[in-house]
This record gives sequence, structure tokens and C-alpha cells, in this order.
Amino acid sequence: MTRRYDPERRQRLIDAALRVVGRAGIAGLSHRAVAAEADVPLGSTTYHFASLDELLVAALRQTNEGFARAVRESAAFARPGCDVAAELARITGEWLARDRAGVELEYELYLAALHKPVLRPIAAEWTDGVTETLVRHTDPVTARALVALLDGICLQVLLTDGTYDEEYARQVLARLIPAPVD
Amino acid sequence: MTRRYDPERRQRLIDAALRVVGRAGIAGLSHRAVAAEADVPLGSTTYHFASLDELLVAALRQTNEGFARAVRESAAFARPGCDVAAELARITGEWLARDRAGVELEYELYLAALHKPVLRPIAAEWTDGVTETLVRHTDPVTARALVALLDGICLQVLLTDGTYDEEYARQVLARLIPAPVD
Amino acid sequence: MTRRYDPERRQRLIDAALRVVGRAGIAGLSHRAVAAEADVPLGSTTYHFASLDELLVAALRQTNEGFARAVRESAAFARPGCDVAAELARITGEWLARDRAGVELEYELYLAALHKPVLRPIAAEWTDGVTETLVRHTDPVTARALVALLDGICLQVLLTDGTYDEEYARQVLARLIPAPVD
Amino acid sequence: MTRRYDPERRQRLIDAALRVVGRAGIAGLSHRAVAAEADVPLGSTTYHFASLDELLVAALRQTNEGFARAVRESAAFARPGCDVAAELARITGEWLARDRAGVELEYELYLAALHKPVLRPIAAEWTDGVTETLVRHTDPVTARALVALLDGICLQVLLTDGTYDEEYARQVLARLIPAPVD
DNA sequence: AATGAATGAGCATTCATTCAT
DNA sequence: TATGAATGAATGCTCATTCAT
Repeated sequence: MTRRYDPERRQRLIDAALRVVGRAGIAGLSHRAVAAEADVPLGSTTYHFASLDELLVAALRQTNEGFARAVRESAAFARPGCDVAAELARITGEWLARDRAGVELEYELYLAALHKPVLRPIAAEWTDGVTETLVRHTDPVTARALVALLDGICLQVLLTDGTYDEEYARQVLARLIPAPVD
Repeated sequence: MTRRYDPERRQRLIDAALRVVGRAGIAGLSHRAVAAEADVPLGSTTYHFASLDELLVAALRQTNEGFARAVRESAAFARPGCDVAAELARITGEWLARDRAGVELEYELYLAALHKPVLRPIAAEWTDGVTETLVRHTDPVTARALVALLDGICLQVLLTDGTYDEEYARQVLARLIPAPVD
Repeated sequence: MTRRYDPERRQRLIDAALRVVGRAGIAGLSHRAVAAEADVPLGSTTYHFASLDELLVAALRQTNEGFARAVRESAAFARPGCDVAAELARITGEWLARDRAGVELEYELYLAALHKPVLRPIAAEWTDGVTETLVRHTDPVTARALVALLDGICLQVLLTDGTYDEEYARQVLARLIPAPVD
Repeated sequence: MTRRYDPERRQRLIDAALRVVGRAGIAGLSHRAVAAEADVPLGSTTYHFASLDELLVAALRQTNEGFARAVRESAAFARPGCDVAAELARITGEWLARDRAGVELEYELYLAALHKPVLRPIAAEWTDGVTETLVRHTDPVTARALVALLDGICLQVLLTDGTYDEEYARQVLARLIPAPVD
């Protein structure tokens, strides 16, 4: 078999790793699975990434923060006086509907970070990303609480395999936001 | 090696499994690890539990619902007019301080339930347990939201390896509770 | 659990063993499979049959000789001047159509007998049974050849998963039978 | 233990597999047995052959068709007017005398093919090989019947552990061959 | 007489990683 | 530089059989 000239091998491995994780979860990631998915010799994966963790980190880092990104890219949040609760509820609903695997991945990442310190920074980035955006519309304490409540709501939806109730989400999120002081 | 007479071997395997899970997470559960922990031959684990899942289910079921139990056993919740937000914040703080491994286990269970349907009922029991108690002090919508927010707060604490701020928790939980109508 | 009074346990084990072999082949026979099939505790199988081989022998012996039996019970062979080739072809066709699993079992038995001496006598009984009947209508050499040819034809049918051509069988079987000398 | 440089390891595994099958039958084939026979670490067998079936197929394929090969290589069959029955009887006798294990293997292959579809093509190759040669000396129907009869005769020899009677074989084979029409 | 429990050997397979080429 | 080969540990699971009760 002839040596392959494949300058973007590294990137293709990352993409393959993401597909594997999306399909089988973080636990399902293995050198073999990635090599097969990328149609690349097994040795190649360990050549480009000294360890599985390194590959996992590279893959997750490029995923660009799941929910945080959806929030950051929201046009509504760009405007100052927007209805934060309603907008968060809307984005969440859309995210859950569009990218269920991505949602699961986000929580898998959080859990995995508990046991793999290398994942901590990534998990922190993802969490902080949302808070950062929200802080522009409310105080830090409220921002943190909003994120926590949303996390809890998403977890419940995933768990019960139930459907997401946007109006419910909007309503309880709104309760967390203090009435403006004139 | 002589045959051992060992009634309660089954129970000892469950206990060993819980220790293994506490130490290495659900992902770290293996027949071999349990057998070693219980000081029992490997074949014994598969004799008593036809599959790993069966053992895992037995172990989790006996754990008695982590947080749900802490809530249910709270003396304060027995009284009608108690300060729900304050009490929840208190219990959570105590739980996080006393049984960190148990907290992680709870979230691992939730996540694992996503991929292992056999765990769903157990996860449901745990979640519903808390809501059930809360419903005696507030409406169902609020109860669900309180649980979600607590879930989110715990997740953040676990993730950031940070300390739990009871006063913060009490304050934002309180916001979720509607003002009583006279 | 209360001790079961079950006087025909032995027989039920044999029946269960036959069902297991029919489903999974001789290789699929195991104490566990039989115990489950008979809804009987595992220990019971080894109590009634000291070894797997013993159970297998008991089961095969009661099967009553597959093809040999079909031949022996043929009404046509009872009559002296019958068309042996046609009748053999007919019986074989019916047997293949009615009891495919039985046919496979017969050849599995033959093969297994190669490695398990205890099965030899049973295999011999089965083979000889047919010859015995045929000898009443033709000479021993021809009888043996007829059986051999039928064995070969059945093997081909099983192997190619093809259909059985009764007319073809009749025709070539007939060639083996010497023309009667007046 | 030092890493071994061992090109042709793959081939050695195939050879070892054949020895194992020859000794213990197809049912006796296992990764462990092969690894031990080839004096190679266990992991090596699964590296070169992703599954046992794959190894079995590779081994059987290289065996080169047992009886079919003996027939094809017969010098007599190269000549047009040869005595087919006599030659077949001769070859069979030689084969049975020279390679008893190979004969058993052939029938084991046929039986195993019933349950393992991957073996079907190999079994088909073996069977068809003989017929192909014979068709050059007689019509297809007769060719098929000759093969069937030989199969049956061999089966009987194996089964009764008896000796092969070449003259008997020649005689009954001859009966299958239609008299030439002038 | 009957059986639940026990056990050790065995099974196929997956895996992360190392290394000779 | 790139990779096929190698390896040893580990995985879940099945099994025939033995034995204490």
C-alpha cells in the first residue's frame, strides 16, 4: 500500500472523532473507531495525537461551545432592552430541537470533566460563555442562576425524554430576573 | 482453594459494586473490579448477576435516592409553613459537604440513563422523589423549577470544583417561589 | 422456594434438550440452556444426568431415528413388489419438507459421532435401520448404496439450501437397482 | 519479553489454525488454541483476523478443496475415454487412506456451513470443483449423482470407522453411469 | 433426593500504546 | 515521516462440574 499524501489528516481525524463521539458518546471514543471513521491507518491516530485525551480535547475545543455559541449568536441579545427570559427560552428550545446529540454531548462533557482534569478548562469555557453574554443584560448573580436553571431544565428534558415546554421555561426564568428599579 | 460457605454473598457484591462506583464512577464498574473488591472469584459475580447492568441496577436501587432522600428526611419539611427556599439551600449544602461522591453518582446516573434504558426508571424515581415532597409546600410548576435550579446549581459546584454558597442558593431559590396570595 | 414434586422431571429434561438441539444444534446444548428450557433449576440437570453427553445420548436415543423411522413406517415398503426407488424418493421428499431441523440433526449426529465415541452406537442404529428395511426388497450391496446415495443427495440439498428434486432422486436411485433376473 | 519481528506471522496463524482444526475439529477452533499452537501472544490472532470466522475462512480457503483437488489432479481424468467409476473409486480410496483428517474436515465444513453463512461459498467451491471435472466425462445429472454417492460412501466409512471397499465403490458408481449410446 | 451456590477455566473481542521498519 | 505490526492487559460473559446444605 502506498504512502498517502494527506496534508489535512489531522483535521480529518478531529472531524472523525466528533462523529464518533456524537454517535457513541465520549465513552465510545477509541483510536480504532476514529481510525475507521476517518479511513486512516490505526497508527496514524497515535502519531498525530499522543493520547486519546489529546484527541478528545482537540475535538471538543473545536466544537465551539454548544449552547454558549447559540446564545452568543442570538440577534436579540445584541439589542439592549430584550426580554432575556423569553429569548433564553426560545434559544434553548431551538437548540434542543435542532441538535439533540449536541445537547447530550454538552452534559457528557460536564460529567467527564469530573474525572478528567484536562477537560475542565473546556467545560469552564462553555459554561462561562453563556454567563458572559447574560451579564450584559443583568447582574452576575442572576446570570449564574439563569444558567443553572436552564441546565436543570435541559437535564430534565433529556432524562424524561420528554418534550421541552418553552412557555414553562420562559415563565420560571422570568421569575429569576429581579424587577427593574426605577 | 476450598469452597466457601457465604450466604449474603449477593449483598456483599452489591456493596462492593457501590464502593467501586463511588471510587471509579459508573464507567469504572466491571465484573473484575467488583470481584476483587468483594474478595470473591470472578465467576461469582456473573452467577449472582447475569449481566453488569443487572448488578448496576441492583446497586443503584439500594442507594436510596441520594438527594431525594435527604429532602424527604428533612424535619423542617414536615412542618407546614416552613421556609422552602432556605431549607432546600440548607439540605443541599449539607449533602454536598457530606457526600460529594454521592452527588457525582447522582449526575452520573442521570447521564448514564440517557444511554442505558434500564436505568431510566431509577433516575425517574430519584427525580420524582424530590418533587413529590416539594409539591406539599408549593405548586407543581414551582416545584419542578426548584428542582431544576438545584440541579443546575449542584452541577456548577461540581464542575468548578468550587464551594457551595448557601446564601446565594437560598436567595435565587426564593425568587422562584411566588408570593403568597392572601 | 418450595421443593417441587415432579416425577417426570427426567423426561421433561430430555424433551427440553431435544428442543434446544433442534434450535441451536448439538453445539448449542448446555446444562444452562436445558435447565432454562425445562424451567428447572440448573442443579437438576446434573443430578439426573451425570454429564452433558449422557443427556445428549438419552435425547438422541429417544428421537427414534429420523429417516430410518420414516422408511420403516412407510406403508408401501410393507408390500413386496413396491417400486423401491420411487418410494425412497417420495419419503425423502416428505421428510425434507416436513422436518428440516430433523434432517440437520441427523447429519449433525453423524458428524458429532466422529469426535464423541458415545454417539457411535446411536449413529449406527440410525444408519442400519434404513438398510434393514431395504434389504427386504433388494440385495445388501444395493441397499447400502441406496442409503449412501440418499445421504449424499440430502447433504447437497442442505448445503445448497436448494430445493429437493424428487424426480431426479427417483431416477438416479433407480439406476442403482439391478435389473431383475427372470 | 521482547517484541518479535515476525513477518509471515499471518501465514503461521493460518497454518496453526489448520492444525488445530485437524486435531479438534472446527468446533475446537479458538483464538487461544491457535495462539498457543503458533506460539504467539493472544492479541496477535485478533490483530490479524478480526474474528474467528475470518480466520476460519482464511484457513479453509487455503486448504484447497480436499477431494475436489484430488480429482482435479488425477492424471487419468485428463484422458478422454477413462473409466470414470474406477478412477473415482481409486482416488477416493487413496484420499481416505492418506488424509483421514482432511476427509473429516470436508464434512465438518459442509455441516458448519449450515449454520455459518460465511462458509457457504467455500463449501460450494469444494462441491462444485468435483462436479466440474466430472462433467467433462459425463452428463450433469450423472455427475451430480456420482458426487452424491461418493459423499454418502465416505460418510459411511467415517461413521463406521470401517475400511473402504474400493471394488464395491467402483461397482455401484458404475451403475450410475448410463450405457453409452452408439 | 434435590438444589442453590460456588468456582475456575475458558471464551471472543477491544483496547491504548509501543516500536521496528 | 509515517505506519503496519505487535503486545499484554482488560472487558463481559458462558460453561461443566462440584459440593454444602
